[in-house]
Amino acid sequence: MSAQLASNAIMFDIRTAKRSIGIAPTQTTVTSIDDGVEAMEMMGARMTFDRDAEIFGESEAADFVYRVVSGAVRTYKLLSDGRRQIGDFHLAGDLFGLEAGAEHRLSAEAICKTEVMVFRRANLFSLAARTPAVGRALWAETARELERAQTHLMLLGRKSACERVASFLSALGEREPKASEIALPMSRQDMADYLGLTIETVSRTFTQLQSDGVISLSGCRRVHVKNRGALARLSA
Amino acid sequence: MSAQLASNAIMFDIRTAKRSIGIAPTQTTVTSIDDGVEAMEMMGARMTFDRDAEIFGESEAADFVYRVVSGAVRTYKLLSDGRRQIGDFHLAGDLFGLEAGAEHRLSAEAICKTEVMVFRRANLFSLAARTPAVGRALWAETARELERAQTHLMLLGRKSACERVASFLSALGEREPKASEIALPMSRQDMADYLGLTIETVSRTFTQLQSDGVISLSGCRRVHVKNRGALARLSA
DNA sequence: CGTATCGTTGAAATATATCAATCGCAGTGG
DNA sequence: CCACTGCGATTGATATATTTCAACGATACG
Repeated sequence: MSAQLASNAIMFDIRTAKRSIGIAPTQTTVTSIDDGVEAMEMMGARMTFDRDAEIFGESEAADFVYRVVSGAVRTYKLLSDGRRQIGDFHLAGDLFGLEAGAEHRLSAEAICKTEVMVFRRANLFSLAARTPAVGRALWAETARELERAQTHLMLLGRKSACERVASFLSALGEREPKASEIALPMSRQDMADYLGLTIETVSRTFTQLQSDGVISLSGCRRVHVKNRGALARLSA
Repeated sequence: MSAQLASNAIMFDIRTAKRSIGIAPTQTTVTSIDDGVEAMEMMGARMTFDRDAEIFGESEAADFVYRVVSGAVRTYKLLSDGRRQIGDFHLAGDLFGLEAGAEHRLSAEAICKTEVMVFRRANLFSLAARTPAVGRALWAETARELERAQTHLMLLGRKSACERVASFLSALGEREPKASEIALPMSRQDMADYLGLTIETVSRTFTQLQSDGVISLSGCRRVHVKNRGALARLSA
């Protein structure tokens, strides 16, 4: 694994630790020394992965849960002949690799140099067993993933190439509602494998959206959304 | 809602009630009178829905969880112009309509005359708050749904029409590993909207699989799998 | 037994894929 | 600093899988 284990995190406040795995800190309070110990165990180690480095593989033991600190991650499945379907992209702040079962059901790779925090699943589980709020937060996270997958199903099953690209850009744009400039950490191939298209079709669609005045490209990894409304309408 | 509320269930054993919502009965035991009361509340009312009757709609309050007793259910999303993507089919024994959040994110309809058991979500939640095993079972159920969705994404994004139909039949066939006869409760349109195809393509693929000797059709709702291996191979 | 709905088949249209060539930028070494 | 190199992106021409449009057939239902 082409990753380097960085120094352990230095935070000590349990609320910070819990926020760092996506659990609202107001929902739990420090009530005992055990919780303090738990907090230390919960705090993730930081790791960095190079571009295209594997973070975990499909059907590997899911002993860790990850949170993107910086960079971007793709999760995907492969068919035996190499066809790839990307399930989701995970950007800064996103959790990934959380499984209810013992094994990962998708593989995960860093899209670019990526820093993540790593949490022991066993610690989350034991914490959840004692703190109902934590258990519910884990469930809610899986439910969020499911919701995204269901939206993705609609995109793949029933939308045209143009609608897929527009939906994708719209969704990315909504992560920064103020900014109209979208940075694309992923390649055209990654987008194609996420959208169920080929690179050529993705590329052609970008240039068409550009000539229609909906977006403008400044280098292939930087999109300026000139007409957010049009993009939303094209998303169907 | 074209459904009739049947007489309340008559079971009283809490283990039966818990098994009926998909929680391994061995993991919990009756320890108090409260549990007994809980069991009564848990036990679902039986309801029947006519063909094409709506069970719940997208973004409706998710106050109930359902289990198919007999018949079949489709869950789906619609685009504003009427395009439909079916998320999943639920057959006898399957749970559906379970949400971590307050609202349903898909609509559900009976495919044929269908009997379901209905459970109050609030009861499940309060039980889960006290019984970690129940909470984990709910999470596991959502995780199962997510896993199915991820497989479905692969199908829609990267498989050919023939591979989609073969995958679909294979998966249905695996529900009855012994029997080689598959009953299709759903129409060609339902299959098309599940597989991201048109009815014509589904129909043509069926006839092609038949002329290739992989399946044989006895009436359009009954498929005899003549060559399970070939079907699996065609599923990619 | 008639009628409506669903499924099948055919022919033509089209969106997207495939194959192939060129472009352009980022990194590298002279 | 500039040319060289290589990979990713774009563009073009062509192929093709699937859709669309249309007619016909079968099946279930009243």
